[in-house]
Amino acid sequence: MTIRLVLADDEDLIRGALAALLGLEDDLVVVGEAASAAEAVAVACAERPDLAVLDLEMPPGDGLGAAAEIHARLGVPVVLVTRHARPGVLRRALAAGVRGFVPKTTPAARLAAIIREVHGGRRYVDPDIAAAALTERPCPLTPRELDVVRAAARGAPVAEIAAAVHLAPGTVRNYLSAAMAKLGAPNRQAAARTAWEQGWI
Amino acid sequence: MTIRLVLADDEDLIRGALAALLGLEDDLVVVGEAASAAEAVAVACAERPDLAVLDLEMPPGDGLGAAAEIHARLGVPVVLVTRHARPGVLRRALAAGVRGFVPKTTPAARLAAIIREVHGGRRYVDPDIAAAALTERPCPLTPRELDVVRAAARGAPVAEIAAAVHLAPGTVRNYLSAAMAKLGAPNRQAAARTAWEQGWI
DNA sequence: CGGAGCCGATGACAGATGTCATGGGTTCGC
DNA sequence: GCGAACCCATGACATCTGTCATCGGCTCCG
Repeated sequence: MTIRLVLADDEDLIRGALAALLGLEDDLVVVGEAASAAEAVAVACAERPDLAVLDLEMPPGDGLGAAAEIHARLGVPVVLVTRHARPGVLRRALAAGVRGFVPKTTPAARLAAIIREVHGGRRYVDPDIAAAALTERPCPLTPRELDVVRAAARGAPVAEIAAAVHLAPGTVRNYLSAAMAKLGAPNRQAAARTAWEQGWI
Repeated sequence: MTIRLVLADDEDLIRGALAALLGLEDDLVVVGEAASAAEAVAVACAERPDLAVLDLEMPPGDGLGAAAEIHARLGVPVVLVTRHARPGVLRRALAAGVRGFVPKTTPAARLAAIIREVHGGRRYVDPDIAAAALTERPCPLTPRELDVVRAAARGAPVAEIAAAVHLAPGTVRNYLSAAMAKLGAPNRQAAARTAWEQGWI
């Protein structure tokens, strides 16, 4: 009884290495590979695997949408692999139906076991991130504040942010000010950094 | 005739996957693994491998120092693997004696061949990065300007930067202004981003 | 209904930031 | 010796940013 896998990661070297790692297991076989979120969905539809292993960071866009789509349309369980394991992202991943959440700090030897567990109907979530997600304060920012902070993340001036979010410059500064106060950040860069680290943006 | 390798990457999953990938080759054997730059040097000294494969991004510090040390002290050729292949970093890597420079966008199947080439005394440099490095403008920033831009990269206020670099606040602003003018950046965040993307900081 | 919270905006103000001119110090190469 | 380039600093100025008070409109809940 082999488990048929689809594997997606935008970095060829990593994807190939993971394929080699999983190929060492007698009961795992990689039947399809993809280098982007869109391609991952297409390959999954074509191959109808028993399980999909997706990297979360696959520009453009993230693997979360692909994970949700693969789970919703095909009923295929998804294991997400991520470099930056942020609490908020775990929350959204679980909401999207993801069955496994594995940071890249996980020992390589455990990945196959995790895949078997998820294939067997169980879930796997990295204990550290789970703890962080359970103890975290919920995001204190309003949707609009999140928009503005997101737009401010690249260090753009207020006028640019205002244009991007279709708001008056003064309103943007108000939202930024509110977000900085809520996050205890001295400036918008720090606020954006904090929000990102928590997985809120 | 097998090639004995030491492999270093801070992410366990990636390191293990790369080990699996390389282990598929009959003539390659991974004799030591490390999860940090310092550990990489120690393991290399203990194992005296034929070649070392190091990830460039290994906080704290980067793999460049470890690569230079392994090359200088042991005469072991080093292949650097990196996620963000920036022209300036390639320049510094070659100056440090690195023999192979491989971005993670390289197809996995080629890594073994690259290792054999480097072990055979040749060099390997990713063609795209090499082209970028050859056509790039040289860094226009003075050493002091680089210091200040580096300190400004995290979005710290001027006073903090001044304290970190032991300069008067006004001087910091002058350096930042000069750097922004040279890089064509509208503010210091953009300047820091540009400098980073070019591999100058 | 009334309050609370979010949304969008304005105006005023202090402080931070970016620009410019200018100065004196050093080192280096011609 | 002289100019060029870098280093460090100051002062003045315009702009940007962050804070605060205040406004009206909206929705949702008790």
